[in-house]
Amino acid sequence: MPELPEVEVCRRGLAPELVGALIEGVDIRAPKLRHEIPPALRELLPGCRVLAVRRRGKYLLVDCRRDGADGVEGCLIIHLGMTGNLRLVPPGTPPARHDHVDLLLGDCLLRYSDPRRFGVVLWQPGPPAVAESHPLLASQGVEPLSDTFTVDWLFAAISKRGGPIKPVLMDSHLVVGIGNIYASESLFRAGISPLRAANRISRARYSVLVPAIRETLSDAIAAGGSSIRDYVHSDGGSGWFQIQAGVYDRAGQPCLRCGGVVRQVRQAGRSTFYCPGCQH
DNA sequence: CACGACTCCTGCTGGC
DNA sequence: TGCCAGCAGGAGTCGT
Repeated sequence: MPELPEVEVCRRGLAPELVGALIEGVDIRAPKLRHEIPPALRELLPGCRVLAVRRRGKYLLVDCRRDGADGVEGCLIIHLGMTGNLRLVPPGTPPARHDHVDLLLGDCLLRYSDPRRFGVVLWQPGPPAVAESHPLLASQGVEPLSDTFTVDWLFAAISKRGGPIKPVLMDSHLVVGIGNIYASESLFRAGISPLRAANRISRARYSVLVPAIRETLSDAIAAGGSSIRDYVHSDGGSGWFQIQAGVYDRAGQPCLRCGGVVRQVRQAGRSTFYCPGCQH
């Protein structure tokens, strides 16, 4: 389940292989994921070179340009949804059931696979700066690993939020990249109950939460970073790397910090895990 | 505006 | 052993 760290690791793994590469062909085998995959990609992408591989929230942005009279310029917007992944495989590797899109890069194939098809593959024409004006990206919130994500900012932004803190942290229009797993883990690290109303948490406690979020995400990136090469080049295996979860998916098991029992509740339709002993 | 419910989809798990 | 209900979840959209 890709959250910000997984997408960032994916980006770091792909960038060295993709930047400068010439796109020779495109194979689209699924008509739609969450949205229709633009059929025009078949004409637009061949002949383009990859200029950069960026990340905005959980979206990957692949800037492309084809020089010449018909100069094509645009950005491939990719979201991995719940179960998506991007891998580099040898050309000619037969596609499996959920391998929906291939980009032929000459000496390798960039393959997008997504069993549940919650992902996104879209195209935003124009120079790289324009990509972020795409409706899906324009409404994205603050990057939690950027300098903008400060205690003051979060404390102010959250002042109107009377609901429980955990779903608020997962609101990508506020802060991007914090999904269900890292929301639970960050709150555990900070010792804050996921049930507590966001605007009933003191500034002092946000000064603990902000670095807890940063560290949770950074640690996960570091954990994944050690296996980037294997990940990007692997053509098998299910998965995303794991962080050592303190509470996530540990309902009924002893809390690693206090020995209490980890509890599971539902918030906004999602499972939340926390330790009632450590988190208040 | 804030917030929860619903929705998309498929694969895995657990209960009988 | 097999079947099926239920769950998993990112995030847009809609209704309250």
